[in-house]
Amino acid sequence: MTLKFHNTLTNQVDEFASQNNGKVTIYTCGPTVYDYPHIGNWASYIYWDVLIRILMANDYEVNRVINITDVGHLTSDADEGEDKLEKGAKREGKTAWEIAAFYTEDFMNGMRSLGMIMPQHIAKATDYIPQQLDMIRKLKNKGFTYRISDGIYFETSKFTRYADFAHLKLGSQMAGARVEFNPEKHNNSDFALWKFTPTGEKRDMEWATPADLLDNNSRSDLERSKITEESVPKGEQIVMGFPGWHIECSAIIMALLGETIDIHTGGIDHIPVHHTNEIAQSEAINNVRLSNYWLHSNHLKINGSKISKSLGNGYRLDDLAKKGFSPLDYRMFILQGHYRNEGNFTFEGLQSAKNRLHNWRNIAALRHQIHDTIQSDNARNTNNKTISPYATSRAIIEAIDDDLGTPEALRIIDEAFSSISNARITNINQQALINLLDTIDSTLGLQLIGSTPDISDDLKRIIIERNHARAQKDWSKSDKLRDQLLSAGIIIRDTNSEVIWEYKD
RNA sequence: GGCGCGUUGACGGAACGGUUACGUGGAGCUCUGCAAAAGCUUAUAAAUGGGUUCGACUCCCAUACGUGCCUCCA
Repeated sequence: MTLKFHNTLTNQVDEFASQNNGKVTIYTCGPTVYDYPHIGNWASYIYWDVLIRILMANDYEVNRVINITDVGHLTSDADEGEDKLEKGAKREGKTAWEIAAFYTEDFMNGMRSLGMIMPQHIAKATDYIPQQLDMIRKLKNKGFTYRISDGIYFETSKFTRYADFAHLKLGSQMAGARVEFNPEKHNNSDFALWKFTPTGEKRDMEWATPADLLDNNSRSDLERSKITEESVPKGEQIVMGFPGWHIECSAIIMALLGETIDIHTGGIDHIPVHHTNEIAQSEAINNVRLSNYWLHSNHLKINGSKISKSLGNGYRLDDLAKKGFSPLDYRMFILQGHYRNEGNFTFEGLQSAKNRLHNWRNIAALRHQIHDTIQSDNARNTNNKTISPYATSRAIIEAIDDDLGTPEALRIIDEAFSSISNARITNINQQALINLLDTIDSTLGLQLIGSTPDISDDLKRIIIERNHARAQKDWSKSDKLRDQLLSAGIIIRDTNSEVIWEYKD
């Protein structure tokens, strides 16, 4: 059983090996908290949640960071335009801090509703301003930065591997002329590490720029300045500013996980700009690889066209809820596809996933209807051909081990469930079923056990009464009791030998 | 202009050079007190045209259509 992931670094499926035996450090680029996430955003977090779960299933101790971008993400990655947070604040008549707090909370609620495992660290960019400034200082001292009128920039031409990660062709790339050219930048691919607040403006989020970062000469004396306003020499104007988008990830990784991490995840759109820049910043300073494995999820389309916040066509979890679909229905929908394939969202597809999940829940509910004793379980184990829980659990984990093969895992589960549902209930080993459900829940996070409570004693009594009525061929009483159960949300199936209840919804 | 991806049955969606994916939905049959469920059966599946091969949905080339990145966006 080996874990394998497609690694953007090598462009192939690599066997996974962590730096420290049994431990994994992992960083996921998190949301920019200026608006509600759409379902495409959630798709990738669902896949990364499965990644965490399969690492845990392989007995790794996971140390994971998700960052919250609450400052500095401009409306354009080319370092033009407005800060998204400040823009959101204007839109809603709040401060940028209020906007960040509100949407951060919303994000966390979404994580919970989708059944995600919470990361060990949720790191807000604004909590790591000193660390970001410190990185900029290090870059400056190594000669990777320059200052122009609106900020401090990273000089990409000095990082010779810059184009390698994304296989960029920097020369021909800009031929489309869609990009605004900042004439002060040395290279088009150069990006802002620190932006200055424009003169006369007051931002909700801004910090004093340390004086030593402002001069154009590199200083080797790191101790010379502290990140306080006092560091600005008397008589000089304090220049306020804020971090560029990319530096936060490098700084947070360094602060919480170290110079080299095991796995870095994000969407494919991050490859050419954000992750390329992260690598440049971090590796320019540390001279070691930033991450050994880079996993990127493909995008989800909606009805065949791309989702874009700027186009405003993205459904949110709320929109699905209004049409009667739960977050876990959506989770099932996403797990049906592979994270590296482009998905296409339709409500038909979501309905199909919802039905599948519902059927799975009714299999899970069978565990309440089996009354095994330990002895009888042991007796059954010897000739129980209906379910081999150990083999099935193993097969599920192996499927996911292989580059997060969730569609294959679902197929295996369907096979196992279909043999369970074909079996007579007395032939199902209760503990085996529970173990299997547990494997499914722990690897796929579908909460089969949590979402399938036993029915009440009252309902059980009605079922028994109905069984008596049927035995006496009192069909009218039997049917009446069946209707009663139905109105309580319970469907009754009479098989040849037994009576099984299922959830209606 | 540069770089890339996709095209599988009603819908979603996998694997694999030679075997029924699987799920959801439709139709028919069996079973059944009725129903439900289940089982079985079923619908011209691989965009098109070439090539490689004993054999291709699976590899190669071309064409068509769609789509992504090179602004924002997972």
